[in-house]
Amino acid sequence: MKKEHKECMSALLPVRDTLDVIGGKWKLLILISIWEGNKHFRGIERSIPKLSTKVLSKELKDMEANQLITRTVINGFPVRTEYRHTEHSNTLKKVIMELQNWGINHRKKIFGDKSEISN
Amino acid sequence: MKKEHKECMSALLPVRDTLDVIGGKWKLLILISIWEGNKHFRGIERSIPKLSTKVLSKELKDMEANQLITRTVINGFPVRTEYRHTEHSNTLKKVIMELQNWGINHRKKIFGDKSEISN
DNA sequence: GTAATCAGTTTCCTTTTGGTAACCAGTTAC
DNA sequence: GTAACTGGTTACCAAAAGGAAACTGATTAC
Repeated sequence: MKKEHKECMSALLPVRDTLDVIGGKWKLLILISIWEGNKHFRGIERSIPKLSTKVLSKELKDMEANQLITRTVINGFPVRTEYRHTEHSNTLKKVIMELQNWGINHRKKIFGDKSEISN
Repeated sequence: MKKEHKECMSALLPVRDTLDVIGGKWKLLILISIWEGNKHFRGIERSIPKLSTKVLSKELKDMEANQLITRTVINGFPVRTEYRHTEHSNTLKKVIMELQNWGINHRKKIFGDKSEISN
């Protein structure tokens, strides 16, 4: 029993790392926008309603530091910046699917479980 | 390609649900403490350093609403409350393992990947 | 009466987060 | 020169989250 607990505890740091990367309101939305093909700052900004310039800027930096996206400056008129998703970001898709499946079942459990309401 | 995008978008709500349930600083720590066998408010509080009474109270309510734990009041001296994990909470273990695995690999990628530094 | 314990709640205050909008830099067009 | 577009940064203010400590209420013991 104590062993199980210690295994859980050792899971905590990596789990936190993952949640830092995909948690928050915007990170997944931004990643999806880039996966979808949006490459430029203003384009990404416009594709996500209610997302402000300031927050997008911060999130993109975080995501670049986490190697989920790359940032390339292209000189020309006007200077453009290209954001692209990385191979590493693709490894998130499996995690996202797991989170999605649990979320769907959880919602059923919380809202759709009629067997418990038969009082 | 547009299909892939729409699939991602439909994943968003369930993923958010899941992140709401396990995200944040304390929820997993509290769940682990209860999995470990801590049953009482003060016991859980003492088992997690830096966790305040106020936040624990709020988190326990959230977790009860999400059916991850049950709360039972036991009259006696003094009145005691028992928190226990549910069967439903056990379904999180698989999700946590996935998050852990991705976190471990991610950390390797970010900090331990020497093959890229050979410039 | 006082004291102590459990399980929280409430209050006050600080820190963090987030939004809005102005602003800067570089370049092209007029 | 001005305007317009890009990709952001900075400053200011409001909302939300979080910590510390006091407080409630029930009960038992003295």
